[in-house]
Amino acid sequence: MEELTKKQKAILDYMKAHVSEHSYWPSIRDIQAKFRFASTNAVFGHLQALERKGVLQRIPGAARAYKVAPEATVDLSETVIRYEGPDENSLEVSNIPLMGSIAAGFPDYTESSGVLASIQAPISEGSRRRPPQSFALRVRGDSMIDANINDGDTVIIEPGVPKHGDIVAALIDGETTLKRLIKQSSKIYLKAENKNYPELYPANELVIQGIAKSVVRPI
Amino acid sequence: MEELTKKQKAILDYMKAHVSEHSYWPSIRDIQAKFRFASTNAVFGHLQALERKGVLQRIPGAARAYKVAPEATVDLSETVIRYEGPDENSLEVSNIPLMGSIAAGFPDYTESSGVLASIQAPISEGSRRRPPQSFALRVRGDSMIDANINDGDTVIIEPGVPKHGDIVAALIDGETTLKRLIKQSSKIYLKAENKNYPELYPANELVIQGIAKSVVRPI
DNA sequence: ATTGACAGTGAACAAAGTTTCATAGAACAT
DNA sequence: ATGTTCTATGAAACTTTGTTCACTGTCAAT
Repeated sequence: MEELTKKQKAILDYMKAHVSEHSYWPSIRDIQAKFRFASTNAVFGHLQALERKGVLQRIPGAARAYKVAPEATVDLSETVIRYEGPDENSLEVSNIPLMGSIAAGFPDYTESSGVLASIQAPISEGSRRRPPQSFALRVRGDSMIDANINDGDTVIIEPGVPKHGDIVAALIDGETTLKRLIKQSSKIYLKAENKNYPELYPANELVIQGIAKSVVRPI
Repeated sequence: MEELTKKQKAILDYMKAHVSEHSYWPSIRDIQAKFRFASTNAVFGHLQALERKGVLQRIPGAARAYKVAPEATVDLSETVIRYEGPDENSLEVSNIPLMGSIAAGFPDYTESSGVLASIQAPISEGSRRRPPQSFALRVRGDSMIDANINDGDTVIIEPGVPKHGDIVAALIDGETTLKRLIKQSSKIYLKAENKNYPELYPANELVIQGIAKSVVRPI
């Protein structure tokens, strides 16, 4: 995953802040004014870049309509293995949005079965401590069946810094995939839990969307 | 606060649901399509009414830009369970409360920690259809392991009339147990899904709390 | 030197979206 | 009977907004 440039990150941050403050997205011209661009096309280019890098989705033709990837860019070289787990005694199944299908790359709610629906929470940083913004992803495919996560299941993802051995939702080539995170001699790998797919995916730069905390399986 | 008419409330609910699902507001034409209006002006009038009644704020001229009054605010960090009933236009929301723990084990596996929390009241009492009052129960014991429901899992229960083969939460001797419901020649049995346990519990009088719809398993 | 990615200007277009105008039936209270 | 409010149609005007095209400059790597 490519890194965001400073300006791209600034624009993305501004957009998120705008949503947080106003409850609706800024227009391209709003962004233009904010950053003192002389042309809307400057913004346009940045938005294209943000979309290409997988952190923003635009809805073509629609005004003030965006989705942001529920990601937290994690620098895995930092060894901050601190995790505040969810309160084990109070599992709240209610506060979990279904973000979409996990191989689909982007939140898309068309297939929501009506069991859990959906919120994409605009990420508002800068606020003080807040609970981790969990979300749910529907699993497609069989790459994790040895971890007892099957096609059609829904996994609950929590943002956070993953440890070795955690099952994580990671953005690979713009697609969200579910893999086990392997740290081996200062290298990072992603591993499918299916003996038919034995390979490790080397991963230098990763966008971790979060750590899989639980599986929801329809009966 | 003036009362909202049914249609006004439906439109407001739809807008909130749209934000929840897509992370951006619907356009007037989106609403028009949803409610099958022949004119955008129908929507326009409703939006004016919503604004006059103080539950919605429009940003004049701006596309897909609204704010909702605090009473009508959708907490974007909170998720809703959506029930899609026959009335498409009135969306109901409710949360799933965690009711307590359930005994999936043998009858002598009793350690009643069965303090059940109170169920949440239905949200919109004025409507005809009410959403099923789902709730969650933590599983204790191993009587359902052959159905892949294990100790520590959480099951989502929905009230309703169970069919043959459904896994139900039933009250037996004052304790909630999880069993598969078997209807055999006009008789009713409850069956543990563990081959080490006796197969059938005859049940003449049953209190069914609901049908297990999904399992949540921590990773 | 040249290529290619990145960042930007400036102008213009077309679609999307909001708003206004004219009109009308139904329900309801005066 | 009569006016008012609510709801709705249908068409049109108008603004906002996303998108495209042509062009310029910078910086780093080939």
